[in-house]
Amino acid sequence: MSTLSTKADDIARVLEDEIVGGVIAPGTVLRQEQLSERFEVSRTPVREALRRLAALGLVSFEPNRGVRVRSISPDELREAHLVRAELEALATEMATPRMTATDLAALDAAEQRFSELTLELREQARRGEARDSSLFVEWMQANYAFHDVIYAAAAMPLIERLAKSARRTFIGDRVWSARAELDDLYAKNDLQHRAIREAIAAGSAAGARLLAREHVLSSGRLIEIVIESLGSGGSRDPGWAS
Amino acid sequence: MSTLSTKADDIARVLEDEIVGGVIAPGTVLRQEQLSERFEVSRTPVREALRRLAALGLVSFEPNRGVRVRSISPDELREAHLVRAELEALATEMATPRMTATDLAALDAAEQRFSELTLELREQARRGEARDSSLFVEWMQANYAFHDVIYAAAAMPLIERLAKSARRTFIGDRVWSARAELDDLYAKNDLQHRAIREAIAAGSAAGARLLAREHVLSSGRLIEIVIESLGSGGSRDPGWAS
DNA sequence: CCAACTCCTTTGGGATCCAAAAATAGAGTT
DNA sequence: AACTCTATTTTTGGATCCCAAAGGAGTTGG
Repeated sequence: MSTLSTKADDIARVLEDEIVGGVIAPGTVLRQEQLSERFEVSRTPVREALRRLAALGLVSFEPNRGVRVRSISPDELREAHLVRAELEALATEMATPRMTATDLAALDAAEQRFSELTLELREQARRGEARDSSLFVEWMQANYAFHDVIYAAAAMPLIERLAKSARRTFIGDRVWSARAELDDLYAKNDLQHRAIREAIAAGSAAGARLLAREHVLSSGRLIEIVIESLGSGGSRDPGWAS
Repeated sequence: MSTLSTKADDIARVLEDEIVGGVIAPGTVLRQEQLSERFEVSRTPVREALRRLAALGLVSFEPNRGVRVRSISPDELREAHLVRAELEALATEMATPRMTATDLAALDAAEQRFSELTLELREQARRGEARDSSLFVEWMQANYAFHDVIYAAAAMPLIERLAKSARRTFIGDRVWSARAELDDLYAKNDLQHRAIREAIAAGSAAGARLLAREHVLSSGRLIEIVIESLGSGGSRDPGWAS
């Protein structure tokens, strides 16, 4: 076959994306036969892929009962943000003295795009429109893109791996209400990105570090609030079992 | 079979321990058939176990060529310590206000044991004896035990998982020279534990945090020096490939 | 309403088998 | 002897078939 990857790896990557991206909702049970049918392979590589996902913590194995997509409890979410705040702070600190002009330009572009999307999102919220989750996803990805530039410059693969694995969309098929009350939070997020960018440009590693930390923490609070306001909106899924 | 675990999981755990503990040297190629023979199972669960190890980063899959135990490059080692320093700092900060009297007693006991082993180690170095790697392993484990108390009190499972997965012994079958030049570094390590313990007892979260950070960083430097002095001592293994 | 006893689905795992890719050995050539 | 090119052996990735046992779900009897 292809010498670059095994089927198990391919399948794992696809499923990983789908889980992280919220295409597969938390709580879903993944049937081996079903997956092997979908990917047109036998159960063998499917199970290997599932093992991988389990090791990454995306899915939980319940012996003799199957695997189910893990959902994140509020506590886990909070902890994940605390961790990411520290890691991001470190990465940003290390990245600052290493940023080339090209890196800075890339950071700028990412910031620009994020800014635009933020504006759009706020606009939408102001108009009272809800449930355009695709815009939110785009916004989220633009956010990731900004941080990815920093990770790349930091040249710390371990941090990059950890931070990226912490990215979960928590969306599923839920409604992403672009509520007006969150307006200033969205705005704040954008401003923080700008501040980080400027601190990096100014060569202040310590400043960038602090800003990055605060940014992740406050964006964590934003997510928490959104989730919370979502929870009261009612969802028929079992919540965060296991 | 047992409803609590699958064979793949059992195998993965055993191998994980052996790799982390240095029983299986970095660079070793793991043959599927050989493993299935050893664990008296077929190749199927073995491969699932290997997938898990790969996802944990302990082993690298090279398609059609097999899996080999990853070895850590100096860069990776450095990064791992930087990361662990931040995580440990956070965990210690969070743990401080949550420490019960029981926790503190446990911390004390662990510190005590660590202190004794440190003394022994220094004694041995002073007498010029080398190559007692088992003592070093014990010392290392006592060190882990100390930190484990803190993790437990912090109640942050994610951090605990990450930090524990960063524990690699780098020993293999190499000689752990208890060199006299390292004497003050060993001593420093012990003193730092004591300082952390006291900061926690005093309820100073910020102080404990700083101390924990410094401790991990300086112990990282210790490891680096040991590794370095080991490298010049000559080792016939391929080094840190991949 | 609850317990026991079916039946069905799905999983964990073994056994065989095969194609393809690596590694290895063996030429044969210069 | 050094170098290529081919043939043979390992070993992996994967398919297929198989089976025991665990968990449910439904059914019946109390």
